[in-house]
Amino acid sequence: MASVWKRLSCDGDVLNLGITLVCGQAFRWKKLNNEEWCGVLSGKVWTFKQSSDGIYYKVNSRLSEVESTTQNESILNDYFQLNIDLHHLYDHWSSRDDNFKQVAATISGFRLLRQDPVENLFSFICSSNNNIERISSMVEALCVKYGGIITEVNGVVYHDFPSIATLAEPQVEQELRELKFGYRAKFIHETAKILMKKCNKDWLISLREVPYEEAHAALCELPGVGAKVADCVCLMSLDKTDAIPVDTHVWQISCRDYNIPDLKKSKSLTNKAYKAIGDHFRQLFGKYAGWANSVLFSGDLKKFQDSKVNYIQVSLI
DNA sequence: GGTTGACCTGA
DNA sequence: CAGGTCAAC
Repeated sequence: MASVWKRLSCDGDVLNLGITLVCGQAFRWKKLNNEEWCGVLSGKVWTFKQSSDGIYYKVNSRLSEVESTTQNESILNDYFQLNIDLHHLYDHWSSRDDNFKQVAATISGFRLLRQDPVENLFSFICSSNNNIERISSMVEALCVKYGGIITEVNGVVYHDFPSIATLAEPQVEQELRELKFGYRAKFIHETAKILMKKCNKDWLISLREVPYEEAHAALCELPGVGAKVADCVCLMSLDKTDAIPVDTHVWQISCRDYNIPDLKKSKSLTNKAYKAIGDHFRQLFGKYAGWANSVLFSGDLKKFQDSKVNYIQVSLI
């Protein structure tokens, strides 16, 4: 479909695309140039551009599909969770924590995306003991191998994320081994098979309606899903805004910068330490603690160091 | 219960 | 080692 730029009015400090799309919560957004990002959402190909007067977007869909601006804006409002008042939350978190206040000054407009639980879950099964660059290429490989074609934009073919049913097919584990997924090949295949038994993706979606602890425990039953991955899924696609994923990085910074009882005693990230960190930040930041924590730690992500340096350099000139 | 090492791969 | 998970002490 031919597409034109449409404007979604919101300021940069309400939604900062550069930080939000590239911080490691979702792995399929590609930066086209300094201002534009492109990727797949809700079965369509979207191109975004950040401007001083809002976000501009273009949509490319399957040939048969008819575009509705109302519907597209609804998709974006849901995905970017624009109904959530970020200013109010930043103010609240800043009032609770001086360290947050400092970090927040360099990271405005960061939002959690409301992702599709299927893509979110399988992407983070890939994340264990892995780096963001390879996670991204593995997710891309899953889509190209098993996802349906959406359309072609500027010579690039875009695919949907594969269905659970496709990932549950018998040959998948071996094929993923051949695609260099390593031990994650088995986790993906086994988890897909279990989800098929649990009424496909409806079971995952239904976890949006249950309390955090229950959703977290249910996810941890899946192969390849431990406390950290389960918290990522809870936070990023199941509406658990106070879920705190604790990776090695969060653990180290927590030990260094925050005085959390019992934490300094353990030499490694034990279950006890894991829970102590989550509980500490939940008590500190409240209902949206998962969001606050993401702001706090995405700023230190290696991927961001470059853009931060650039920012400083630009301001010096 | 907490600790330890293996597990795939690639930079 | 990299944004972990699992199983065996």
